[in-house]
Amino acid sequence: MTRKQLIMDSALQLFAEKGIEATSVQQITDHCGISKGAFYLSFKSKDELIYSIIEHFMNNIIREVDRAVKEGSTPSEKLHIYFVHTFKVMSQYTGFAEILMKEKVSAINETLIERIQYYVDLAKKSLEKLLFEVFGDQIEGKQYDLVLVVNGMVQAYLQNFFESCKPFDVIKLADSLVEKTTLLATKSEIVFLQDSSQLYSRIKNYSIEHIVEELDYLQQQTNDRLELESIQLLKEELMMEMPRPAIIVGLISNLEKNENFNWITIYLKDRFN
Amino acid sequence: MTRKQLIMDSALQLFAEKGIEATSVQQITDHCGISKGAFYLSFKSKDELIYSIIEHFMNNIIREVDRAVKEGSTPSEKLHIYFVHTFKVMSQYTGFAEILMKEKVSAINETLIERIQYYVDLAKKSLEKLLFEVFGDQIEGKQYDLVLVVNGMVQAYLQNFFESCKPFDVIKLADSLVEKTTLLATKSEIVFLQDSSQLYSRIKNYSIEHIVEELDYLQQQTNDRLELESIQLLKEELMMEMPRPAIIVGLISNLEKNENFNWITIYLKDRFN
DNA sequence: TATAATAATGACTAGCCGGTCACGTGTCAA
DNA sequence: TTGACACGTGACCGGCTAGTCATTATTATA
Repeated sequence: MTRKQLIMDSALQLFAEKGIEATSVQQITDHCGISKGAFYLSFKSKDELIYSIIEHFMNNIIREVDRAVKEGSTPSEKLHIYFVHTFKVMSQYTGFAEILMKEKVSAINETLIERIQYYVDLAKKSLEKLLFEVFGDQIEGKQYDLVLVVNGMVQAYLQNFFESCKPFDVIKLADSLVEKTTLLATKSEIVFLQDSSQLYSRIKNYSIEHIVEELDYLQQQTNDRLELESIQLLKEELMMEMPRPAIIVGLISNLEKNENFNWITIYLKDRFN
Repeated sequence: MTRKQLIMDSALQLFAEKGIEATSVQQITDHCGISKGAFYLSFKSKDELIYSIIEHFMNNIIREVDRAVKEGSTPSEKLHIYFVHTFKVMSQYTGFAEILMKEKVSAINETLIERIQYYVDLAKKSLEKLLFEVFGDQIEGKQYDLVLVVNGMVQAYLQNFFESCKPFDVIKLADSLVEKTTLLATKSEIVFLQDSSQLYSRIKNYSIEHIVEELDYLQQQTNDRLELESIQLLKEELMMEMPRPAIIVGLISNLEKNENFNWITIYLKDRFN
């Protein structure tokens, strides 16, 4: 295990126990038996550590649920898998999930919150797509309401899970959620959220300039030649008047192996696909 | 306005903006133009301030929704009122609601979290009672699931509200939630939460000794003769082998005017009624 | 083995925090 | 006018923090 991973592991554990703000860098370094100086050889600041943890786990969570869902053969099986794996992944990453539940927004740095929010929005997007696969056009117009409500139910059960700390019959919970979702999708008629902008607060706000800036930053994080070239070409393509989706999506696939790039690959894929 | 209220007002504002942990006592006193010393004439510590804010608003929120619901004539009207007033009260106490949403659990003192959790459980109890009024015995067995899910939906809409910061058509939202709740209450069959202890994490844990201790503490907070006597008698009654509910409920009504006593009056009323 | 290069250390800085307390300041009754 | 008293102040304390950097330890190279 690299020192970076070691630190992230220890930090995650302590953050989950006592909260991010309340855990000092000294405590983290004591916990993994290195010096304070060594910490700052791996991370520029405490914020960068938090940022890395968020990136790492958010990426994995979304990825793993997505991958599992893809393996379902029928749409309704996919919905079931979605619920099962959401809970499985969350209980696999207990430490991080606890931070997400407990810490929520608040104290921590504003840009970190934005990043979390952004991932939450991405997850909602995935759910929206899935719900259309399962229920088709009958949910047209009420999809935003549905996403919000289903997400809310999942959140509620997750919170309950982390408070009770007891083993969970995930299959039964998924059965129950599939039934509830189906009821709401097929029988409800009064819609509250009409507009996608009401549901997705952050996802649309990234300008091309912002993305290019982000790519500039990411370019400094890698030494891989293929990746460096891909980022360069991606920037050039994005700044053209009519970026060609095929090229963008193609270049993105060159970056998917490196998890540092994940959020931006997910974002660009969604935007140009 | 008393100095105490002045401080609580300023603090609430700053807490909502920047988070509880991130707001220093100095900033609070600067904001309301008093000295740091004066702060500690009103509150023993920063924690006591936070505690007071939680007590004050939690009490008011539960009370106001309860009062509004009682004025509904039919059960289904009551459900509608419940949703409407939950959102109205929350947007009336924007500052506090934001703290509740953002801060959630974490960083702050453990006993404060417990107290919030406790109020949340009380609110769930109220909702459970209401759902039985509306849907009768057909929800027997699935009431815990229902409470969790309905609560989750409300939470989700609240969060959405505080993120978007746009005006809300509360009536329409309530219509939508009544429909959704009705669907789930009447049509769902697969139940996940079977047991009340799975839903209410904290509410059952208060021993008589704990309550008597709390009353001892509260006794020092008042000078009113009726209140002092009532607390004394309440303590004696509670320590008897078979406390008589009628006497307890009667004594409680003597304490309801003073908001300091609220959480314990709500608790005892629920327990002995 | 000697030297250069790299990795790791922990004492240290500057700054913020909650909380205290000796010291004004203003207001009464004597 | 004097003294007693309560109210209010802000400099100060001890303790904590994130982050730095001169020093030391370790490894690689010649």
